[in-house]
Amino acid sequence: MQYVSEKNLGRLSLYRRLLNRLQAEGTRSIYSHELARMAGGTAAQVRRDLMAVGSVGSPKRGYNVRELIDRIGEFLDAPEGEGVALVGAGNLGRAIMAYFSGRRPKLSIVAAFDTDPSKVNRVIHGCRSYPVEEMEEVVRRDGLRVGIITVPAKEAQGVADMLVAAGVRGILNFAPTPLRVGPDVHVEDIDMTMSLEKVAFYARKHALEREPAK
Amino acid sequence: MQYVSEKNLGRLSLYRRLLNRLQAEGTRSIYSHELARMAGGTAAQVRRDLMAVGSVGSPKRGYNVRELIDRIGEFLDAPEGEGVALVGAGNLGRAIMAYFSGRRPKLSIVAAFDTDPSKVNRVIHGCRSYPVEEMEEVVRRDGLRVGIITVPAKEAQGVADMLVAAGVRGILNFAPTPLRVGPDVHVEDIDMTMSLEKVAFYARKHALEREPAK
DNA sequence: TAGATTGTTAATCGATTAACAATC
DNA sequence: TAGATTGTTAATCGATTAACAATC
Repeated sequence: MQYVSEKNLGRLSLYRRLLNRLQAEGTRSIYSHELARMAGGTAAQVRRDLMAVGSVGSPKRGYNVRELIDRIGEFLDAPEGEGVALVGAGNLGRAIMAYFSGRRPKLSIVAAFDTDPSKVNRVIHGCRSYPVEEMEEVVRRDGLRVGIITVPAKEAQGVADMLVAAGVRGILNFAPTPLRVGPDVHVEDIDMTMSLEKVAFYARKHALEREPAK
Repeated sequence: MQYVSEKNLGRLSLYRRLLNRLQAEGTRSIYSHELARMAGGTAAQVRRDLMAVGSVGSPKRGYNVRELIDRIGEFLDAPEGEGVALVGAGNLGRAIMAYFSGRRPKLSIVAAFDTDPSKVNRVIHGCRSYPVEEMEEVVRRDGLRVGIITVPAKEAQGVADMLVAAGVRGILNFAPTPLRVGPDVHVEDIDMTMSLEKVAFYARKHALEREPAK
């Protein structure tokens, strides 16, 4: 299995989703250019990405959909499944719990934490919530290696430190602030404010180009 | 004003937020390496990014915080402000409305749309909600150029087409599917499933490296 | 002045794209 | 076979990093 970059990895995740839809529709095989068209990339890129997971296509029939799904799964998924801890059961946190609820059996949020007494010791979207004081204990007990942070920016670094101390090695960070973690922890940021500002910038640019009246 | 890449743009957005915090704390000036440390980048990169918005620093005092905030604002923001339309007032959509509510006066969600009769003609987190049938009319009337899509994957493309037809030129897409739009429309994807799968992959990798028992 | 930082150019790096022999 | 696609290498592209004269 060769080196796979972070961008490769993201695209593999996308391909799998597209392939799952195709399989549900009864499609058995697919060519690189077809998958590229669906994913919004080039055929060469798709071939290179698929090569990385050891897939085998044939010039005549392209790639077997089921086999591709299996290969990507072997590469991406933990065979035994992966439990996720979510910290911050506010509006965004609860929406994310709802979003991931039942979507992937091998990757599901199994515990939520909050400081607000009204939000803990309950079941939210099928997930048990605990006071933050119990975080280290629960994360250790359940062997959770993945965390999601949906607390305000000011609290995010402290939460990250607690998660890492409890054994978490990957964090999906929704707090609009950079996190400092060690080299053995991976952080993925989802910065909605940054994304919206970028979109607004380009929207304005496109609108101005359209009517070049000065 | 020189060329600014998409990554540059995102970092400028982050710098501004960090600078706003510094200003609130009373900091007047800052060196590139200090800002780099906060943002998680290199000093040279910060200098190059700031150069792009025409900032002027001095070897003695570094950059003036207030001036930087102004320059980045002139570059990123629409002077008259920008209204945003959100389509899909489900769990995620409402959480996003709450998230952006009052956060940026110049970039705020001013209208939400949904097909569910129980979710329309109301005020959610300070934002009026309408039935989708009124989307084109409202978007045109208010001159909205930015849209946020938080509907299920199957409906996303149709919603995108409607938004673009009504005049939207930038879309923040939370639906886990690629959108096809013309070259004069910018799409930014926030794919939470992809991000979580990437985090899980690296978390597993780090955990396995830690205990190389085979 | 001496020393640290800025603005800017050159060198490096990595990912994407193009190209093409091998294959069905 | 002829034709389209795959697997894989070489060329291109763009962003990051390093370097350094100019500046305070």
